Parts: sequence; C-alpha cells; structure tokens
Amino acid sequence: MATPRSRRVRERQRASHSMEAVLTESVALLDEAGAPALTFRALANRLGGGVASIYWYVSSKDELLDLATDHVVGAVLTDIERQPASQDPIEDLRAMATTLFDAIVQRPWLGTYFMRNTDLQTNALRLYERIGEQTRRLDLTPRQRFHAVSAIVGVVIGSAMDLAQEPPPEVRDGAVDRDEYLHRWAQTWRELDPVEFPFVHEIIDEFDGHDDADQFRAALDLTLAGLRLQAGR
Amino acid sequence: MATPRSRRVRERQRASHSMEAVLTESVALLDEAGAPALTFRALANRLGGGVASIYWYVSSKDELLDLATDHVVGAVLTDIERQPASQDPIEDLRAMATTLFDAIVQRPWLGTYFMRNTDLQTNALRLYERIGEQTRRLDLTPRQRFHAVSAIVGVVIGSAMDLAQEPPPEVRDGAVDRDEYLHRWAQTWRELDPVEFPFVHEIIDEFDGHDDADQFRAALDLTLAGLRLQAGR
DNA sequence: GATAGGATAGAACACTGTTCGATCTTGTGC
DNA sequence: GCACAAGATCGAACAGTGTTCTATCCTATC
Repeated sequence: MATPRSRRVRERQRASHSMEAVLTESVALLDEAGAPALTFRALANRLGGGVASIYWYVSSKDELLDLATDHVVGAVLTDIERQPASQDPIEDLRAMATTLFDAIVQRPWLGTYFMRNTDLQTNALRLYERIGEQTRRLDLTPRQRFHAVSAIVGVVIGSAMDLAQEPPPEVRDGAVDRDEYLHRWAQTWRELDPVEFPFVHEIIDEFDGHDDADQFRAALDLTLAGLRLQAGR
Repeated sequence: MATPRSRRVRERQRASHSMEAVLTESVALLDEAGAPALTFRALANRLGGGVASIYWYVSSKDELLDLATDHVVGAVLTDIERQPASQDPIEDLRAMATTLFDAIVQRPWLGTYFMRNTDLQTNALRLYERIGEQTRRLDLTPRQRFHAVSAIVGVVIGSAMDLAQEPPPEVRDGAVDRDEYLHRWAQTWRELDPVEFPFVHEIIDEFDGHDDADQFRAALDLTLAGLRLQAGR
C-alpha cells in the first residue's frame, strides 16, 4: 500500500551553502562547459538550493565571475610564488608568464575575465605585483617597468584570446579532434587564390597542426628579447 | 469630432531593408552604447521593421556580430592598403598595427570580435595577409613569419582588451572623465601596504593619468625590437 | 491574372539575470 | 523557557534576451 500523496509531507530540506561552495561549483561549471554553462539556475541545482540564495553571497553575475576567476588565480599565484628566483629576472618573467598561460590553456574562460577588476580580484593584483617585482631587478625607469608588465600580461591575454573562442560543439564533444579541426580550416585556406594570398599559402603548413603553446612562446620570446635589449642585458 | 478608433485603419507600412542597412545600423548601435546595446529588438526598431525580418539576412546573432565586425574592418583594411610601403618592413608593420589599434580605440567592441571567424570575416583574413606580406620581406622562416604575425596581432588584441572593459556608467555618461576615473583607482592602490606591494607603489604615478596608446606603443616596440633582432636587421 | 518565391512581420517559446516577500534557522539576552 | 533580531534560504514573478513558427505581403514572370 503506497503512502497517499497527500500525506507524504513535502520534506523540503534546506540547503546550506558557503562562499567556498559557491565559488567551487561555479568553477566546476565553467570548467565543464565554459562560460555559457554558468547560470544561476544551474549553479543553484548543483548547490541543491534556490536561485535567489546565491544573491546572498554575491550581488551580481559579474561579481560572481570576478570572484570565481580570482578563486583560481589564487592557485596560480601560489604556483608562481613557489618558483625559485633565478639569476636572470627575464627568465623568471618567462616562467611566470608561462605558468599563467598554462592555467588559461586548461581553463580558457579565465582569459576573458582575468584582471577585469583588481578591486575584487585581489589575487590578480598580487600576481601583477609579483611580475612587476621582477622588472625592478632590471635597469629600467618606472615607466618602462609599467609598460613591460603591461606588455607581458598583454601577450598572455592576446594569445589566450585565441583559445577562449570556443570551438564548435563537435570538437568539444571529442567527435572531431583538434587536429582534424585545424586541418579543415587549413583546407578552406588552401582554396584561396595563391596570387591574392601568398602569405597565407606560405604559412598554411605551419598553421595546420600548430601548437598554441608554441605560438605563445614565440610571441613571449619576442617581447622578452625586446625587453632584454631595453634593459641592456 | 474625433475619428472613432475602430474606423481608423491601422496603416501598417512595411519596412524594406538590405544587408547594408542591417550592418550599418548594427554598427551604429554598437558605437553608441557598446555590445549590450545591439539587440534584435533595438535593431528592428532602428530599421523600422519586425524582429524576425533580420533573420532573413543573418542566421544568428553571432553571425550578425561577425558581419558587423568585418564591415568596419573593411574600412580599416582600405586605410592600411593606402599606406605607402617604406624601405623598412618593420616600420610598415608598426604602421599597420597602429592603424588597427586606433580603430579599436574608437570602437572598443571591435577587439572582442575581431578575427573570431575568418570564414565570415573575409576582410580580417585580408588584413592578416597584408600584415604577413610585410614579414615576407624579412629574413625569416615561414614558421617565424607565422609566429611574428600572431605576436603582432596578439599585442593589438591584448592591449585592446583593456579598452573593451566598459568603464562604469558614470564615465560613459561623461559625468566623470577618464582622468578622474583613473585617479580614483590610483587612490585605492595607494592605500595598499607599500611593503607588500612595492612595485604597485613604484608605478602608481605612471598608471595615474596614463595613455592607453602609449601603453600599446611600448608593447608593440618590444615585440618589434625582438623581431628585428630575429631577422638580423 | 494566376503563381511562385523573395521579403516582412506578430506572436509565442525557452531561457536569462534580478527582485520581492515570505519563510525558515540560529544565536543572544532575559 | 521564550521572545526577538539577525542570518540565511527559497519560490514565484518580472523584464529582457535570442530564436522559431506561421501567416502574410510584395513583385516579378509566365
């Protein structure tokens, strides 16, 4: 005999959250399916609670994004602070930038929100400070140091922007792997008129199957080479 | 005696669009109030037609954004193609990057969508080609050329990303000018512990009242210096 | 003048961030 | 033990979004 539905008391159990849980689940959603997956409904489901509850911890979605970003930037920061200082500050800068880039490769959504608001993103500010401190070991004016840090962060962000562009769903699902995806692009470029697009045809084999990390490293190398020149080392 | 409402025939006049009009009005909306202002409703109002009509020209908002972006990139491209070639390909690269950056300064939303999809953004691809052709005048391997163009575009995008971050509404309205806005930020940084944030304190005067164009130029200089070194010129 | 297809449009749908007001829960002072 | 305030949670509703469906108009062409 089944319990009459009318008797079965709707035992609503309340969910008990915490800032930590909110941020952790937000990051999980972002990791699993990118920025569009992080909705207040989806997040509330994960937390086993109501939508409006989230607003007790966070005043808007922008703030949620900033805090979630800073949450993971915190881990990057400790990684960077663990790296032992070498003799060469420029090598240290390279290591820092590479660590940051690697983090963005693993979480492409990071690039879009990183450093958007240093007021909420305190870890990002600390990261900025750590990078800047390396430039203090170089013979530069304050203005040159300021520009150097901007340039380095810019290279990371600029390279990361390519990654943030979510590939079409068939790639995300793994139905088509990245190499195949690049190959298809390369094919459409091959069909271009070689007279009108000589450069594209020259680099098409480099593009086909290229590694984003190589691309980033090359861009960073150019900037750091310029910086080394400027600092006279 | 007023005309009875029932008699007054609703003289609905149909709107007649065109791809050109759709893109022009889209750009106008983007220019006036940034990306969030471009909605199908607002656009339909401007065109004096219905919402669904826009879908005859464009299959999604992403496509609309791509086409609108490419529409203005076309103007940038003709600007760049007008620039006479100098003796020094690196100076030509600098001029091209600067022209592109200036365009993004005037239209911050450009940075977010530029080069997102070279299939729809054919002008962006042409621009990529023009930049690449300058690298062919340098003594580099195809791979180095490929990376050089990525690096230069990356510097532009990376610097432009700072601009894309829409300032708070009080700045947009002109109630608070940019200098005042920067100054407030600088103030919050000044309150940081100087022992914990020595670098921030060192560059705080540079940040206060800084010019984004200077920042970009400095970053570009570093990359181009590195490139010059690589090409042995 | 009928007919096909280019072009337009209103209404509805599913989804979003956000707000409101009511509710439950917990701790403190008496 | 109890009242009361503050902390925390939640359902329902609201305004806004991109998108789709279906019906309509317009205009060439046979």
